[in-house]
Amino acid sequence: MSDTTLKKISQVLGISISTVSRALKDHPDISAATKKKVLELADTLEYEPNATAVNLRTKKTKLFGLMVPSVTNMFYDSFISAIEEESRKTGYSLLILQSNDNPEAEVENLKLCRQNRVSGLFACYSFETNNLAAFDKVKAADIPLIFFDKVPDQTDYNKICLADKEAAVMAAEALQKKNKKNILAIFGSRQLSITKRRLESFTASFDKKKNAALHIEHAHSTSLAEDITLQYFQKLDKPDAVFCMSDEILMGAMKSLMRLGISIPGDTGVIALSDGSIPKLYYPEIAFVETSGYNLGKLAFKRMSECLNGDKEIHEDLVPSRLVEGGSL
Amino acid sequence: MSDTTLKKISQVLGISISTVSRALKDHPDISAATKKKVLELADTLEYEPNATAVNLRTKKTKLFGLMVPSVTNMFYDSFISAIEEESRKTGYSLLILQSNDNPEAEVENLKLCRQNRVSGLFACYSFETNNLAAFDKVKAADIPLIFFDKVPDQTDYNKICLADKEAAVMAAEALQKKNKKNILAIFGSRQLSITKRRLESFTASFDKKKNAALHIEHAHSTSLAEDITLQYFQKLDKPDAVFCMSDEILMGAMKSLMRLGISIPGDTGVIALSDGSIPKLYYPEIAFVETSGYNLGKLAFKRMSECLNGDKEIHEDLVPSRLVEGGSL
DNA sequence: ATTATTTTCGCAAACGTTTGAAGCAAATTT
DNA sequence: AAATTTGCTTCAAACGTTTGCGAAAATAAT
Repeated sequence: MSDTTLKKISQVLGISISTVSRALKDHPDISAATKKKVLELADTLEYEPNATAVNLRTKKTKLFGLMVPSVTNMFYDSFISAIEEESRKTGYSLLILQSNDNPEAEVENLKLCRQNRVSGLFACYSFETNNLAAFDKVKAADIPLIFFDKVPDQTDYNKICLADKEAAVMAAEALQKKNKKNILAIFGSRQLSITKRRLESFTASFDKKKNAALHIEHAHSTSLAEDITLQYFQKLDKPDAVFCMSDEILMGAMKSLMRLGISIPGDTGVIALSDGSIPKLYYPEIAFVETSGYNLGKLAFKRMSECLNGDKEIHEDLVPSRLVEGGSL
Repeated sequence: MSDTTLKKISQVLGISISTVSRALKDHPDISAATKKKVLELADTLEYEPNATAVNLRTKKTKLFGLMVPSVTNMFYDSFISAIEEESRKTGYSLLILQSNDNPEAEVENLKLCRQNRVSGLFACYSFETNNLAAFDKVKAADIPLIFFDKVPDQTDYNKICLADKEAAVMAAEALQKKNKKNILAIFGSRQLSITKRRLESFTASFDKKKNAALHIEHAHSTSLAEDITLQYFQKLDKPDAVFCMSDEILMGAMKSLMRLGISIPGDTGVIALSDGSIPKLYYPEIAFVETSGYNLGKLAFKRMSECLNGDKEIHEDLVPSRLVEGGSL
């Protein structure tokens, strides 16, 4: 039974509850003899401290909230994975919440976080929401809030982002180094700030003198990326390289390339921004600039720890990228 | 501030705590007038009930534990996603735990579940653990336990599994219908019961008279599946079909097929057991027998609800499969 | 006007911990 | 021998709710 409480132990042993409590946490006040007795009984009775009682008494919970748009997304998975690892190390548990890019679910989730008195919250900024009020409520409740990946523009929030600009530049440079002249570049939804950043620095870093043709397209879904790619490679003047801003886009593009029997890197080169799991599915493996959800998670957690230690400053941190060659360029 | 409590509201309004509590939950004892007052003040003070206090008092938590080997796995993701959706609908939250196939992390996680007094636990049986003692502890604590996907052999646990046998048979029949005669069939780790079930019914359902050659192989990882496939397709007598027991295996097999330029379905057919996300990456899309983590999750949650409603019976439920044609056979 | 009934509310205990302060022996110092 | 210290233990309050029960006030029935 898990209905073993301090009280029960104390009654069996004929000592007070407080003594039991202190004995269990190895308090110096308690004699070795009683400590031993208590520990042993607690063991045989399979005592487990009641977390809710502890939380209530100490006004702290060893609990983090973590809200993602969707859990069925490799990027967020690896983020979650990183947070979970670190959380467990430090004795915290994770409350996972999905917003499904749905504003109502989002405020519902945030309410849950407040009710559960989470010690901190990692959240993604669902772009359908231009309503930060619900987030401000958690801030007002003194819950450290860290936005990751998709973050609001406002400056008064902690943010951990991928080094989008840097990554886009690395991809652009890799393409130029290979002397690509006719590039299909597929980006995500226009309204995402992440798209804007990547798009800007990508285009900007092309050397005008080398006048490569850049075909900029936007796809908000895998299948749209597939269509776009199909279209471009059915033309006579086929691109000699494809740049994909994300895994979702890469998946679509690759499907069309496979369909048309385009050989990589013979007929065309491919490079993507990705965390790597998708690029490694293909042969040759697709070159990618790593945008690691895992590293993002590690950094976010680090920032959270600092916040928990009383750091009230507002930071915006970036996770560095690196180019992973894959034989596709 | 989230430090608004019933007490505070009661003081401001000059009424008792219990009245406030009852007013907030629309108790018939309370007059409409005071209800209105209370509701309004609670609103402006942004009152949120303290979940830990509620839990302590009611001895219930609106919290489920969910332990998976790893969160970076599309199958488990869709499972998690399903559970999360249903949980939120019913006002529950989700504690996510990763075991990483590590027995120590597993017992640690189970302890966390007990300490947090979760109302129920969904768990995967990490095959490295032949130690069910930790699970028995949560059962002893009267926490409904539902194993999913990988489950122990013992009969005294609730289990929700994929209809492995059925699925394997469907795949075998699909292969025979296409008259495949030289089949490479790659299965997962031998020690997994899931492998045993799939392997048995797969082989058994082949019609002996048609004497198709079956090459049974085992791969516990993607890269091993890749190697095996490479090996078989470098022979003169190439298989005319590949069967992959899981997504991990499919990914490896496909990589080698791409590498060798084997055309699908021209040179060889491919079929897999999968939840579908991976097969849809390729062109043509790979035929698969659906083993949906999402449906598994929905069913597991249904079972959990029953348990919570006092159903003490032990069930073993199966999620039905269906064949999804994909142009790869 | 008295009793009975309903409506509305408050008291107080309980859930299982933690923790400052106080109690009380025995041991040590003056 | 009195005073102080030390070592161990207990008391009691508090965290924020929920809830059975009783009480007062308002309404209805006699």
